[in-house]
Amino acid sequence: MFEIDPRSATPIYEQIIKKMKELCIKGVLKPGDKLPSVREMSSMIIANPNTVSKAYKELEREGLIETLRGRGTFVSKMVQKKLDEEKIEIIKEELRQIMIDAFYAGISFEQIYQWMKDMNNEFANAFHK
Amino acid sequence: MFEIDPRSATPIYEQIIKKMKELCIKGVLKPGDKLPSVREMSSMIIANPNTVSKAYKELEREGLIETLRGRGTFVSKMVQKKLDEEKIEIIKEELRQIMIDAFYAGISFEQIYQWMKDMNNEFANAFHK
Amino acid sequence: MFEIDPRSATPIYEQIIKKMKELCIKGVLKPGDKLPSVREMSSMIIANPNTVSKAYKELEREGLIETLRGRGTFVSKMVQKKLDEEKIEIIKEELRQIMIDAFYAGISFEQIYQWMKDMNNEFANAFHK
Amino acid sequence: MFEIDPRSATPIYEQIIKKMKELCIKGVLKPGDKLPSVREMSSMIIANPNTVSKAYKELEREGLIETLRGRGTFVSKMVQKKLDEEKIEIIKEELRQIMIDAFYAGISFEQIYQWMKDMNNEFANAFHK
DNA sequence: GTGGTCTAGACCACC
DNA sequence: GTGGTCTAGACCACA
Repeated sequence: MFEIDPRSATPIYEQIIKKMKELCIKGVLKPGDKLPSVREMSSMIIANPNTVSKAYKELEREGLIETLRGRGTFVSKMVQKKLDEEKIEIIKEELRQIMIDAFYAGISFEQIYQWMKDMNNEFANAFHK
Repeated sequence: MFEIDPRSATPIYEQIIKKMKELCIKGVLKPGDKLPSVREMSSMIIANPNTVSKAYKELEREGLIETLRGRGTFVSKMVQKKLDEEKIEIIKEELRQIMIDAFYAGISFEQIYQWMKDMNNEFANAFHK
Repeated sequence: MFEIDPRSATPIYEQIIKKMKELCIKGVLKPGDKLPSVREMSSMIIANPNTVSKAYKELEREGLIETLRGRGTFVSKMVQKKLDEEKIEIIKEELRQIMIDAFYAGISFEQIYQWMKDMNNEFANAFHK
Repeated sequence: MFEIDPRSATPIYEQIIKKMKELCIKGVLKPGDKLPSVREMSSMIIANPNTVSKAYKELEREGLIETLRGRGTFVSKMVQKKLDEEKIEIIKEELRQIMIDAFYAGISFEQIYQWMKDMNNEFANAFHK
């Protein structure tokens, strides 16, 4: 399904969240699709079940997935996209840091813009609606 | 000089690093400028000298500043800017995450691009050279 | 595991780094081996956990070890061994100083060469490959 | 005469000592030669007179130079070369560290040996007597 | 005055 | 359990 890097500085549960979001945005995972159970997932990516559970709980809290008692976990149909001012400020601040890091890494403005366009394509042009 | 948020999830020493980079890229701090001493800075931002020291050490490792024994710490000339493939991949991956988060926060592609242009201006058009 | 001299002029954290490198090069520590935890090591060598942590961090930065979140620290596979020009110059300069000091200490050229060969044997002929 | 690097991790006074020893061993400075005064030297290499003084004192303690009251400082005629067991052990230990660092930097055994021979030539074959 | 090292002890996130 | 961060306070070498 995807791979996680236990050596990475970002926590494993966060890596799972990110990967799941990516799969959803790319359309690999569609609304209504059933996710692997916590146990299945934990053996697939070689992680502690508690860690997977934590990721699923957070994804559920964010509304991306839903748990149906006894049936399993599914990709949620409702894509909320609430405009949370606080969240937007955080993202803007993160973007600022990326720009600064990119400058020090010698990356050009155009390169970043190109990457963004590529990613938008990759995401099936999820933006622009 | 700048402010630190001790409640933030990002460690104080990282906040210092980010702020310093920003001051440098904006031209507020110029090559050769003397930084506040570890003790001065620690009292300015109300943090432990060790925490400031950790930030300074990391900035030195990255080549942004240099310390002259017994004299203090100074903004370096930054001759490097070597293209580190690994670093570039990390930045690209971070950008990807930003894009994903932005999508879920309901931010438009154009909005992100506008922010990028604004930041480039703010950074005295450090890019493009 | 090894001993540290708290009276030595070389910092404890550097002594740890050196000893660990030596254990690795001698084959006592093999890739994948788990290192003592920071707390274990600190009680073993009677030093502060922070000091051990500093040594581990530096070893990780150099790529000799890697930490798996919440699981511990392990000897890494060491795929790198990239030829860093700057690093090589530093080593050459250090060698020059050794030669000068050896001359003033009355040590012969042959003696140094013999020591080098002995060490190479001790290191399981790590060189020459 | 020579240059010192205020950014280096090795103290300035030690850098001076090393450079002086190197000049002596290379034959640039010969027994009886007059050294620049502390003030001259400090302005030449842009360092604090106290720092130069500290270096001169240490060199005098080691017997490499001599101060004649009111006349100045001169390269000493007596090259002692006392076989100090403790000093020899220290040098051997330093050599061991160099070998370890060289291994991790990917430098070959032959390369080190070649450097040693080159340096010996540079030192006017000071060794081999 | 400067930064570098170390200790003791605390709290936290992650697994 | 693991390592990561932070504080308070100490001592030292260097310039």
